[in-house]
Amino acid sequence: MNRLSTNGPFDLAETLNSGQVFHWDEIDFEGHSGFAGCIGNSPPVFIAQTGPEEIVTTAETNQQGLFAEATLLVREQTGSVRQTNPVASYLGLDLPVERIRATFPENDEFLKEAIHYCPGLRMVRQPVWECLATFITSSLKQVAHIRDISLTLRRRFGNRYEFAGREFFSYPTPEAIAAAGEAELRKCALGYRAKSLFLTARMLKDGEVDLADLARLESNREAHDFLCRFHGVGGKIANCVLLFGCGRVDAFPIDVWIERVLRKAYRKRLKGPKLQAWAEGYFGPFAGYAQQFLFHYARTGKLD
DNA sequence: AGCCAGGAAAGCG
DNA sequence: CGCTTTCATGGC
Repeated sequence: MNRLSTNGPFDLAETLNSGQVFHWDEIDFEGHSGFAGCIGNSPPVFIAQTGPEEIVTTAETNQQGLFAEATLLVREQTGSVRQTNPVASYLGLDLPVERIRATFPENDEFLKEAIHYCPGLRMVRQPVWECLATFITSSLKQVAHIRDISLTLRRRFGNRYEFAGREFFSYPTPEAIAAAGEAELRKCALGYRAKSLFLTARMLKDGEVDLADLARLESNREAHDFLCRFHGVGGKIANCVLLFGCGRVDAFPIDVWIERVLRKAYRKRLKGPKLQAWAEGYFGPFAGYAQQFLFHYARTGKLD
């Protein structure tokens, strides 16, 4: 088992259960209580928290052929592959937590409260495709149901693995989703989202669009517009993908919870693009990180 | 039973 | 353009 420092306060369980990812299973493994799941198409890994700033994982650092997706992601974002553990990259352990918090607006007592509620919350960095696909299936759904949909799609169209006496499934590739067809996807309780997921998968399978191009786009605006070309992707989901999949921590998704927070705690009556613009300006270069504290606090803590 | 859920596309005026 | 309706499904 590989021992990793988390580089600041970290809470594994809250991070994996804060609505950024929807497929990690709590299991016991080699005397540790932790989480197991797939990252991209690689075999499942196990992660457990062993201290306030320490985790252990079965994932090995920078091993050739392991976690091609995670390695590619790091290369795209940093221009080089550092000696990094794919799990550390996935969990955003390289983000400078203290420096990020220093950029948040001063005298914002509500945000301070939200951070104090769960200081170990991090932004994950998922493989872009599974992030995009999962959030396409998330529209107008509750977190628990998004989880169900993810599992159903994985079971039916993903790769099956065995680990610790259980079975795990990778997220199906665009090819697998496209091959399944819209009708089969509908049987996974997707409803009207089946069409969007199918069309998006087909565009990628046909090479009409390449998600690897996303990392090369300089501005958030360009990347945002790039994602909005997919059926079923509007402003909110595009921002989720930028934030949870592309490591663009300035992206600020506004969902019903965040809108509620901005209305109640910040007394903002603005709507749509105006509210979006205000939030991005107010919370600053790491607005997305602030958003995650607010979202988690509002959803699991006490709002109003 | 009725309402709401991490919205977006299509259809209006 | 900006506003309204429609789209499936499950949980409470």
